[in-house]
Amino acid sequence: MQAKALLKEHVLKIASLTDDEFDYFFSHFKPETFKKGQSIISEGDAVDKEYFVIDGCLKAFFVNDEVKMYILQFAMPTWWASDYAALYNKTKATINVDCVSDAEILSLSNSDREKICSELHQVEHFFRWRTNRGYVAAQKRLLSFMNNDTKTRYEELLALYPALYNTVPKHLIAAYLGVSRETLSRLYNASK
Amino acid sequence: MQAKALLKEHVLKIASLTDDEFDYFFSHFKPETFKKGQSIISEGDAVDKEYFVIDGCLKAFFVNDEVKMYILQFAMPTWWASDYAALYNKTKATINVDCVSDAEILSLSNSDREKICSELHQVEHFFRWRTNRGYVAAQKRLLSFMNNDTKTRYEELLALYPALYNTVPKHLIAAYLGVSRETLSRLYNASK
DNA sequence: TCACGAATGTGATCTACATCACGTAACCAA
DNA sequence: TTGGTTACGTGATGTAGATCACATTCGTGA
Repeated sequence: MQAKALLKEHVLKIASLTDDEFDYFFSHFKPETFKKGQSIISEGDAVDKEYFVIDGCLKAFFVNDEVKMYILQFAMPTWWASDYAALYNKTKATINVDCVSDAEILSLSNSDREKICSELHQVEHFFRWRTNRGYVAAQKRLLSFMNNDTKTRYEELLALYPALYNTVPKHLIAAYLGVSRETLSRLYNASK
Repeated sequence: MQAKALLKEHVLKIASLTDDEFDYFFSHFKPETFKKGQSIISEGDAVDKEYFVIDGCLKAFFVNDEVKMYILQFAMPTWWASDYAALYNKTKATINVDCVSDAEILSLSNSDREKICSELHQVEHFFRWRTNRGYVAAQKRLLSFMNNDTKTRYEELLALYPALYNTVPKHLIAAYLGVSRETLSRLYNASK
């Protein structure tokens, strides 16, 4: 699907915008393409954009001690990604974003988002809704972390992102679940 | 401080509202008081309000198997609490909210929030900002869960809620950290 | 098409934390 | 005051998952 059509469908589910208003909204987005493995945000960068995924898959992750990687979120088409802590607080990135596969995305700068949010009430409404969903999802994941064992979380992940199962390397799935790749391997080989 | 003044100070940091607009905004809130231990939202309830804490302390928590309790959030003055998943999706509560201490709060119904958000752009702006903060905090906590050991998370908690240290029972702190009360006890007795 | 690094599987240990069990101290309510 | 519930401390033991070590397979670029 065309980038514009995909974003339009996504936004109009929540916000009532005329065609002209949507066109104006859309004019602030910039299409970008990235290759598999390419980095979009690196730790230490100044962050001034967020990204809407049209095609492909991104991952937002944190790296500890230059060694262990923890994936906060996979971003599939119609999902948004950035280092929001850095974006909103205007601090340097502590989170990395890069491409699990070749990706086609739309970028939106922080200042443009704030501008169109203040210009169009419905756009602000849309972004409130979007962040709400993220908040609820993050809380749910937090609970799952505290409450469920790794196997259950593995099954939840496959339910949430069925497309991931055969698309992304297992060690990334382990990094999302917060377990070692060895444990993950034993887990799904044992459960057969 | 008066409830109205506290809310006003909190909101005006983000939103530009005239006195009349704030008065109108405030007219949708309803003051309520609760006793220590009293329940505000119970699992299975229909949820139609969120709560702004004026005084005291609430906890939002999940109970598994009628046995283990996990605390999602403590809510101190100027913090908000509810079961947001239930509130936004209009489903039954899966999360409980109750009072760690006697509490004075302001309640706001879901429909009133949506109404004033659509009536006053600045109010919508405020709630977008508020949820953003919650989202970023939830992500940060998620990362801390994956990355840090219990001792580090214990120290983070004390930094985040210094007032909690001597106010709330240790087993609630354990429930926030996601460890058993025994482990927590050994932990801070060992580190002396 | 070959080769080399990345991804994956699997065994052997090690460890943080859960769980069970029990004792003591603090806090209300009659 | 007293009796009972709730909070807290601490030992003994069990276990999920980390870590280390190495073998195997896969994928991608020259």
